[in-house]
Amino acid sequence: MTITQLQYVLAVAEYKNFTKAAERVFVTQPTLSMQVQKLEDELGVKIFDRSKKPIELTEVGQRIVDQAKSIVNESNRIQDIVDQQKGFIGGEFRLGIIPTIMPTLLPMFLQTFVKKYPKVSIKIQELTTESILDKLREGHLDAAIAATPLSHEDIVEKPLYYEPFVGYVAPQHPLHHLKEISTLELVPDELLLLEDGHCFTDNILNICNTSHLPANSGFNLKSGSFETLIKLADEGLGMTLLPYLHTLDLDLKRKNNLRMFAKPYPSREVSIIHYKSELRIQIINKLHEVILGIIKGAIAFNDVKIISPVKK
Amino acid sequence: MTITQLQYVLAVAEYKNFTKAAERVFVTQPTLSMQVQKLEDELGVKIFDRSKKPIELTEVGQRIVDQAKSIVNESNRIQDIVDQQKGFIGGEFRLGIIPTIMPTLLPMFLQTFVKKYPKVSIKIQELTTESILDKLREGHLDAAIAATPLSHEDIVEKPLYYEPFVGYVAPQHPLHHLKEISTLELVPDELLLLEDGHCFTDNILNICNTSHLPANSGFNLKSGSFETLIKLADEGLGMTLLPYLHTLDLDLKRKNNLRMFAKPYPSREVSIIHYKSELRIQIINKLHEVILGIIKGAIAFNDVKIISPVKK
DNA sequence: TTTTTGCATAGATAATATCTAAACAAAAAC
DNA sequence: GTTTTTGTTTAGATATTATCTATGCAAAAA
Repeated sequence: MTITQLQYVLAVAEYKNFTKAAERVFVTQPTLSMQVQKLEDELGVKIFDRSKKPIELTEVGQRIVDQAKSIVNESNRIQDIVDQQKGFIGGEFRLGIIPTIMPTLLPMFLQTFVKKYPKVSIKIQELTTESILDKLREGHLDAAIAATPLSHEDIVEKPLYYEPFVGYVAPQHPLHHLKEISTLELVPDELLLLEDGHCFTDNILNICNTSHLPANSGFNLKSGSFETLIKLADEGLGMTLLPYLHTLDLDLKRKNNLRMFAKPYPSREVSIIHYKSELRIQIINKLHEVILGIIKGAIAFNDVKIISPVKK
Repeated sequence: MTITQLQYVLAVAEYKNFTKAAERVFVTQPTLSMQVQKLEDELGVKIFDRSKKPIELTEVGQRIVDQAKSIVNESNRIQDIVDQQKGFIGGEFRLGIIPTIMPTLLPMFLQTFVKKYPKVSIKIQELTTESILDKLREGHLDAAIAATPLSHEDIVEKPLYYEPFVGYVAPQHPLHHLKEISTLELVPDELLLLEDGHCFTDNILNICNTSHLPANSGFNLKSGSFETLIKLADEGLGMTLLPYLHTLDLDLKRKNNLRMFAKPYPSREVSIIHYKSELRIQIINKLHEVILGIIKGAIAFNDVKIISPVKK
């Protein structure tokens, strides 16, 4: 049994297709086929049920794949150990960011980071929280930035900052005349929220002290971008909530529709998260450091009271 | 990087000697030498400092070895998974037992076990608790039977039974006239105990409510066998404590020197223990089952009140 | 010094991972 | 109901590499 064979098995398990898996691991399909067979022969069990289309894992196959993931993961950490010893911070680093954080946070730290660690080739993907979790577990991402807490026991969360929500209330809305809104005044069913999977939704719902999902009333809409939400609010379809950083580039007219919340400000926790295996942990830590530093700067520049960086 | 290379590294790390390590892994010394070098080249670091005699691990080397242990361990579990699937209970199984449990417990279950699982080739070693822990961690033992609790976080303990202690008090001893002894009457410094590493010692000391080791008074002796302790007690050098099962084969004259303790009986917990990785867990569970069954039988045969089997 | 111990190197050999080409099986398309 | 397509296995050739024996070499022990 070799680590290579296990990697081949993982590739097939993932793509459910020998040909595609072979491409992924940069060998020809017969090579991959033979190595998988060899491992199956050695163990004396079939890992894949090739009679099904697409290929399925057998019962043992699934357990072997789970174990193989662990082995391959642990193997990769050897290189990490060496890199750490050498003080080498480099290589490809895959970072996921949820859409509602991407446009505001990324421009703040990206340049600083690539300048400071030029050997790191950072690949950024905009992904929903759900697919971020999948990809972290599958090893397709090294880390991600998302709204937390997610409370997944295999995912480690390292908070970066707390970003308050600001209410966006169009003139025709009953709450428009208020100077400050209390969280208690919010009616979940009448809020315009982002679509599922952006995690922002769950976060708002927590604020409203509802553990249930909002009922499917005519007013409850879910959109993919804040721009849409704002326009819907302008049309009088309800109020919405915006993360503070997003309110900075609104035009003057719309800024008049913003309403702060009464203390304590409802806010979302934004964290850098990674799989518990701590693969590439040096780079993750450096990224954490850089972002924390940037956030501290951003506060001084904007409004000290709004974004609270995490104390170290 | 291959699993084989990691195994070679582990062998060298253990023996601190390429030649001996080569024997252990059944290859010639040059083969092992080259593979270790190859891995070092691939990683770009030296794992071993060959200038020292005997060879030493470098700083990274130590970390790599730790990681390699984890990888090799996880790799071995693949075969376990397959065996479990096939319902195959077999192969070499290495069990350690501490000296004070060996002579009484082993004859009770060994025959039943080998009869029930003929494909398991069980290799039993009498070892001190300390070396059992080392060997479980090093992977040189699959499981062991010892007095617990040991409270090592990487070792899992599965209790088998509770065996009470009986006092052995020679006629010239002040406590000889008592019918029952209270634990409070014991003076740790005047007890005759087994030598260190048999774990029995720690167990008795716990009973006496002393967390400190006994002072080195003239009376404090430590022996390796109960036979010696009994003879020393006969000579009037103090009293000793015997596990219940050991008192069964004493001659009549000596049985008169036995004194039960007042309730609650001081007792030792005897457990089957294994490394947290759960390697060969099927066989461990079967062994656990067999011993539990035997113990239940033994109670009926002897004295129901004395040995309490663990409730399932 | 001489001997011993112990790892590294060199060249030969056996094992094996990978490749290309072809066969084969089962869906999908016509 | 063929034909085409898709996708896997098998076969034979080739390149890689793990291992072996024999030897060299350095440091410690005698």
